[in-house]
Amino acid sequence: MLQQQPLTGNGPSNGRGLGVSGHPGMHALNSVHQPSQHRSDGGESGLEGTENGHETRRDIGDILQQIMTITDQSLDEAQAKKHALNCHRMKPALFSVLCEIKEKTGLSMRNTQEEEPQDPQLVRLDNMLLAEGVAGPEKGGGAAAAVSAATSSGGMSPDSSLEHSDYKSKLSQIRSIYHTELEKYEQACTEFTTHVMNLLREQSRTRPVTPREIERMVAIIHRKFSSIQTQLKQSTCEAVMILRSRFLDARRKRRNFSKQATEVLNEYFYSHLSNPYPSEEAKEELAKQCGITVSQVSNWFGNKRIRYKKNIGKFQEEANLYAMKTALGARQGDDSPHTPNSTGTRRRRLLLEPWRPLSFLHRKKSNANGNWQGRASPPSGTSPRTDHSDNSD
DNA sequence: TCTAATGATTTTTA
DNA sequence: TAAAAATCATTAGA
Repeated sequence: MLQQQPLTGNGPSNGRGLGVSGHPGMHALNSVHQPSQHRSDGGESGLEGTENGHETRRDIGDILQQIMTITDQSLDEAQAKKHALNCHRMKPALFSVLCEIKEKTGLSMRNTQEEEPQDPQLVRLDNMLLAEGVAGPEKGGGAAAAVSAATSSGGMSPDSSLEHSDYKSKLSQIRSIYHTELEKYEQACTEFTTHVMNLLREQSRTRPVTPREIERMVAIIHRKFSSIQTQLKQSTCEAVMILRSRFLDARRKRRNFSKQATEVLNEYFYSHLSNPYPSEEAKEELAKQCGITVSQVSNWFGNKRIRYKKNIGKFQEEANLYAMKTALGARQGDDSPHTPNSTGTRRRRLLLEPWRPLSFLHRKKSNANGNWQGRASPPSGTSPRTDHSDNSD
């Protein structure tokens, strides 16, 4: 991504030996303009004691002085001074030393903050978007998952293909928005990074900016942009969740049962009015006959019991109607005990005895208010076809 | 548009 | 834990 190119003609000093100010890097400074390190006088070591050395030291002193005072000058003056310094023969060496000093002081402290572990929340969001089919290859996995979930919970009607395609189109809408936004962020991030890099490279001409520093800056920018991306991912996840909940919320997709199914259920209910609690087997049988799920049968009976109990009078007519039907069916059943019903499956043999609307009131299981508060479950194994005990009491 | 009916869900109860 | 009870959300008919 970022190439480690030396910003100046000289690389950093090798850091060996102590020079002026005790900094190892100054050795480089000394050596640059003193190709010959012979000390013919054999007196003071290093630069001191030589004419050349004195000159160089004055040079460095001058440069440092100029740098120190550059901020006190006017812009024009500083600009001119900057140019002069840039062209100074000592500039590359001085620059590398300053870079080194900077690296070894303030910047080295930041090293510990780098290499943050991957944000677990971001990982979670990524996984979710992938599972929902928003991120990654487009294949409608999320939609399929939602559909299968709905089907397994008994909330999907067979004519759900329309809703399914609706869900898919909405999901792909979310997907396209997500990808557009993501692309925008990535582009902005790249543009901004390039801009900052260019700026720093430009600045490196006048102040000590190392390639490593630029790299760090790039990492900081990427972190900032990635937090924006996290927000985008989060809001996308929320949108998918809302879409999913709407799609899966069966209450919004409620369809009335067919007339035939309601009849089958009512027949069972009124012919078992004394104990309208179908067993699991009975529920399965009813579910099969009605083309609904077992849980829907349970719901139906739950609703029916409570609504019947709350307003017996209102259901009187309906109850009488089914009692007639039951009686009629039973009479026919005398000739042929297992006459196939209208759905083509065999109907249970119904009872001859006329229906007694409030018979359950006199049962032990029920209380005086006419409810089935005893909550006696029907004996296990009873089914619409096998339970003949009801209506006879 | 209003309202009763109805299927589903949630909370409470025994 | 299943059923009762309360509630929600939608459908269908006037």
